[in-house]
Formats: sequence, structure tokens, C-alpha cells
Amino acid sequence: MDFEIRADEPLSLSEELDENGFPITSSDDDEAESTSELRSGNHDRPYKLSEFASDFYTSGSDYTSLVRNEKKNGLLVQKNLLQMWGIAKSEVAETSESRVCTENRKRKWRGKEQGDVFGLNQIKNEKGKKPAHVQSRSCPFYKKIPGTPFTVDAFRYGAIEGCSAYFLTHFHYDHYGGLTKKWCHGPIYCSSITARLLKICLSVNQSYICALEYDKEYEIEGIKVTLIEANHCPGAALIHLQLSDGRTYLHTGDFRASKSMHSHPILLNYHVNVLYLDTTYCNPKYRFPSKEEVIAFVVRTTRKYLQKQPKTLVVVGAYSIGKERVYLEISRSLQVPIYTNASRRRILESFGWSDLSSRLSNFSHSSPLHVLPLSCLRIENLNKYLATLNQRFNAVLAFRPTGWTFSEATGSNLDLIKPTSKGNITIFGVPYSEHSSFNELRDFVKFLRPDKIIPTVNASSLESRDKMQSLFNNWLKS
DNA sequence: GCGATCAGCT
DNA sequence: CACAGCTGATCGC
Repeated sequence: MDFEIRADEPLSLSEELDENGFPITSSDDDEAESTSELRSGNHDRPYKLSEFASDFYTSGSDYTSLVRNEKKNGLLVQKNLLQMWGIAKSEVAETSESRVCTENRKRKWRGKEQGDVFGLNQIKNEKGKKPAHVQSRSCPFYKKIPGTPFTVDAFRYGAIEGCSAYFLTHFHYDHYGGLTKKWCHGPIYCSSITARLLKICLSVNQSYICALEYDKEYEIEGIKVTLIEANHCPGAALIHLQLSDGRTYLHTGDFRASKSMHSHPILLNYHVNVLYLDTTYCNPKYRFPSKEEVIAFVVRTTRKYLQKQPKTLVVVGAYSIGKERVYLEISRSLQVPIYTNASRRRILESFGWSDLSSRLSNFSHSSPLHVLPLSCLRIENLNKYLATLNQRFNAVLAFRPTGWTFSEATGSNLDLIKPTSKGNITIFGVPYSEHSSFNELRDFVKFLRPDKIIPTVNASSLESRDKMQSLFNNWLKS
């Protein structure tokens, strides 16, 4: 594979930046448009069922999660969750719950058609126009690194002019979106965990994947590159770049700033000219506790419930990757294995963390600690789930860990959190965040003292950009 | 028929 | 709301 950049191609991707870190030549309108397009969500799926099935054969761990699909010549496909729990049959999911869900969807869809006979045509027309529109969709400026042939987390724009190295900060959908097994636009640089996930989950051609170790300096296209652990999800990295002309950039990807970063040799020893910053919670109202405090609360609460009701099933919700420490700490302190389905188990095992791997169990009845997709943590779902476990448990205690789960009222006193509960099902939303809180963000910026900051989140509206910029100016004033 | 992408939703 | 997706429908090959 030849990734050489042709000599006549421009090396610089972006225009010069103004004092606020925005390109001088791009008008706010244009930029807002392209950014809102980006954020309006065009999503691909991380897994394709048929692919999963074929992968599954080679992974060889849990065939009970596969089901024959007669419509596909008896090919094995991954069961859906209700099927896995034995609630739904393989052909048509006809439980009351699943029927209700499908019917709701159908009704909404029908409602649209009935309400507006021309609605469908309009949709079609819009869709018909879409290709041209889609083609015009271009990579937002903040994903391009000026003075380099690099882009960051920009895979949904096809080949990007002038880009000969595509960086991926971490394996979350909104960052790798657009990456498929057909990727052929250039080398992808990422951490080794992210690299493994690209291979096993997306079947990206290995010849395009370039794994980099943390804290090791590489020279890529004449630029010195170092990845730093981002304290986000497994494999997440900050990208530190030193151009040959002396300019230094730091792209945080998604990260949770911490005091320990303040003593990282690279962050300590280089002045950063431009900081591309994860500004997810860049608002003083976001003041959630540390991960450790939240984990302590989760463990404490689990102990309390188990004491009251020893046959309690503890459930932790999680997306594809992230939040591992929540269930890892429950597992450690209660001395119980972690059950999760084969798909997630394969992903968790790919991290190569022996402590986590050794705690994973493939038998749901043997462990009182289960990890389920966040979307499953609803009262009715958990009730049905409980019923599939044959009286092994008689209550469910579930945790949804997300940064959005916080309220001004509870503040830092986690014990004030009120769960939603019905019957023997209890669900706690806990403010376990893998993004920086407002204060952590402020402290990080005050420590780093960059010349310019480019927000990479909440940057689509002029108001929020202005708001953030004035915060930055304040932080850097003294 | 299949994978990629879309709108709508949480 | 956003997070980081999930689902069914539709499009392109």
C-alpha cells in the first residue's frame, strides 16, 4: 500500500486561524451549516449481523447467541436481546413488549403518511436530491490540522483533499463513523486497542491500520506525533503534534482531564500553540463528582441492596466500550464474576487486561453482576430479563452511568440520588462521566496555557462558541 | 440481495 | 439538550 503524498499536493489543509481559533476565510454561516450537518447525525452501525455471525464462528465462544434465519438460507445471525433472553422466538418477536414497540413505531410512521399524503413524496424528493447534497458535505475545519496533511476523526467525508494520514482518537461511533471494511482513503493512526477494535468490529483492512503506543514519539510525514492516554474509554488518546517549524498542537479527542495529566512530561515541557478541546461539559453547571466517588457510591449501594435482598441481580448499563471500571470495581469488591454476552466479551477481552478478562463469565446464572446495553435499562425490559433467569434472582438493581445523569439538587451528595423503581426493579442514574467536568476543563486549560483553543464539541452555534471563548479568555487572563 | 446511509428517537 | 448510540426504512451497487 502506498500512502505517499504527491509533491504537487498542498501540505496545508486549513486556512490561517483568527485569534479565536477559527479560519479566517470561512464565514460563520458556511461553517455553522457544515457543522450542523455533521451533528444532525448520519449514523452507521458498528456491527452488521451477518458479519457478526461469520466473525462469531472464528471467535468460537458462545453459539447460543446465534440463531438460524430461514429467510437467509438458514444462515446464522446474532439473536436480538429478547431472543437471547428466550423471550422472543427467532422468526418474529411476538412478546407483548416487543409488539408494543414495533406497533408504536408503525403507528408513528403511518401517522406521518396519513397526516400528509405528500409527505412520502417529499421525503422521496428530498432523498432524491440528497446525493448531491451529501457529496457537498465537507469535513469541518476543526477536524483538519493546519500545516499538516492530518485529519482527526474524519472518516465520513470520503477521501479528504490533502489528507494523507487519518487519525482516530478512540473507538466511539461518533468519531469512527464512516469507517468500514471498504476504507481505502489512507492510513489510520490510532492506539493499539483502537486498532484491534477496528479489525475485530469493523473488519477494516489491516494494511491501513497503524497502531501507535502511548507516550512514544513517532515521526509521521515529517511531524512528531505522540499519543497520550486520554482517561476516556479504553484506547482513547490525546494527540500531541510537533511540526518541523516548531508549532505544537494538542488534540484532546474526547478526554477527562485530570491532575495527573498536569505532570505528564510532554504536556509539561512543550508550549501548546493550538489546543483542540473536548468541550462537552464546558458550562459551569456541570460539576459532577470524580469517577472514584461515583464508583464508591455504586459499590456502597450494591452492598446495601444485597444485604437487604441477597438474591439481587446487579446490572450495569454500558455502550460498546467505556464505563468498564464501574462493573470491574463491583466485581472486585464483591468477589463475583462479570456476565455479559459474547459480543461484548470478545471486545472486552481484546483490551488485553488480564484482571478484566479473568473476571468475565459466559454463564448468566453463575453471576449476580451483568453488563447490558444502556438501551436495555428500562423497568419493563429488566422485569422480563429477570424472568428469564429462572428464579435465580428476585430483584434487580441497575446503574446507568452517564455524565448527563446529574442534578443541581443532588450536587455532590450522591446519596441524595433518587432511583426510579417499580416493584422489585430499581434503576439508579449515576453521574459517572468520561468527559471533563467544568472545573477539570478549566484547570487543564489554565495548566496548559495554549495560545488558541478550538472547541470540538458544542461548536455549531455562534452563541455557544462565543460563550466558550469568553470563558477561555477569562481562564487565560491571569 | 447486501451493505451503507438516512430520519427519528432516546 | 448532549452522550453514544439504536431501529426500521431506503438508497446504491
